[in-house]
Amino acid sequence: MPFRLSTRGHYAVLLMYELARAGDSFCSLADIAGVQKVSPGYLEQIVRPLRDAGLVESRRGFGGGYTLALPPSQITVGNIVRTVEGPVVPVKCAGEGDVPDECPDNCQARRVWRKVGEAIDSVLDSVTLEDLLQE
Amino acid sequence: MPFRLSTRGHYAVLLMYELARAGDSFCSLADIAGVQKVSPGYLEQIVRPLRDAGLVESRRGFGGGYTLALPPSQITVGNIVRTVEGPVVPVKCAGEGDVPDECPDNCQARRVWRKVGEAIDSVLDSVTLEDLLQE
DNA sequence: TACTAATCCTATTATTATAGTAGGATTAGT
DNA sequence: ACTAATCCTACTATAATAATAGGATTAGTA
Repeated sequence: MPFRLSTRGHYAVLLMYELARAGDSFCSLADIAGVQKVSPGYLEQIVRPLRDAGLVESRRGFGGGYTLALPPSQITVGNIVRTVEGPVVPVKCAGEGDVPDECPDNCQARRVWRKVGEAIDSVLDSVTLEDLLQE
Repeated sequence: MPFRLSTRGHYAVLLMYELARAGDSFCSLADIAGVQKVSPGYLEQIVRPLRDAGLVESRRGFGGGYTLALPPSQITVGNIVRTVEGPVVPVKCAGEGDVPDECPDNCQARRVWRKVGEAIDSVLDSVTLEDLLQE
């Protein structure tokens, strides 16, 4: 199936949604894993880039966990997905910089792939965590 | 990298573009593989669903090959991609029918994934082979 | 001070999907 | 007969995905 989002991006959004629900209080990955039925160890790998990007803050030790570093209205689904998965580029030759060798020279569809990427980003960036909370 | 199109869909569009360029004459996979530097054996697997779906016609034997079964203006990139790769469904729980077990229950983002799928289809369906020829 | 609950960090592994390859059977022009 | 093509099935190598395992560090609490 084309244009699939892996579980990494999927779970990252679930995780951030739970943090948004928790508000200012710190929330442990074990809690989130319990609610969403996902492996805590896997969530650890997913939350790291979000922390490094400054989207969440962490607190170690007893009573620790994670909380949003910004208000839910200032974090979009696009921010989350791109942070854990990288930029949305449907095919390599549609990305920035030189066209890789694997991509045939006369790829007339390159403009189409670029438009697809932009359309995806546009949808992802139009939805904030606050929007998700209000549903 | 999220929302990637595999080479199958990518090559299918290249292949159909070459058939469109060839017009009414039959074109062999070896020819196309030569132009696009892709394995002919792999193209065979890709062209089969296109033939089964009635998008191309084949002729066997000496001088045989493939040709478009419809005018280029009536074949969109979306037709091609969905035929070889299946429907555009970014995450499983955003598809038709019941939500699979793997998808957590409170996946508030499901509507977002659906909108992403629709946006992708919209772009893909807005471009025909004739559009590609005219670039 | 011990205990516990949490983040941190690295490495390993099982499963699946992708991207082919290989080999032969059939068909049809020359 | 020869050749060039589609047809068809099966196999395989590689890479990405989706985790798991095991321990080190940190910070509250009894």
